[in-house]
Amino acid sequence: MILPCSFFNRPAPEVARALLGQTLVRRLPDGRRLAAVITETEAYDGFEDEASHAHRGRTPRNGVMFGPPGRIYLYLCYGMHWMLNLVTREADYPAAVLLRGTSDVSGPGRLTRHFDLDGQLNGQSLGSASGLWIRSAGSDPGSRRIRTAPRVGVDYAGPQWASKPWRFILKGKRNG
DNA sequence: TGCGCGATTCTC
DNA sequence: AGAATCGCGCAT
Repeated sequence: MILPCSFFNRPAPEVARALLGQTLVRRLPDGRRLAAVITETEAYDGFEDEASHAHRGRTPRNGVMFGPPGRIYLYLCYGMHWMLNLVTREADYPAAVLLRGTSDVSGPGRLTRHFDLDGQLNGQSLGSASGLWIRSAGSDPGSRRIRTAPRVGVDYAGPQWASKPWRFILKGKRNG
């Protein structure tokens, strides 16, 4: 079953955790399909989250984070890597989940390269029209198969936010 | 209008 | 350890 946008209408850490074990599916322009199990995610939630792009308010770049749940937020990092995020929570509340890894790719930049994703899909919704969606596994991986960790590369945020365990990793899946 | 830097990755 | 590489966000 394909996850509906309503699946994303809840706090980002909750969605980040719930996405583990689900399958990311990509329909390429030439019709080919790529699919891989999501193994690593990170949550960014709210204005107060100092690690979030939205912490200093709405800007042209982060505007998609303020959109309705299930939107695709793609931004360029370090001038060369696209980061894939899925918007969570209701409209006007900025929150998103960064996809950091799947069963056959490690790292958010390599993930988007593998799935042929760039700014073209920024702002679109998950689904057939965009050619990107999530297929549900049906069963939830038990908490024993999930570990949490601080988010990567967010030392610029205050210690309270930099140390939050909002990175979620599925154990026992090949990562890379 | 200019400048520092980043939710990274690859090579040396 | 350092480079690659560029748009964004804030300061001027």
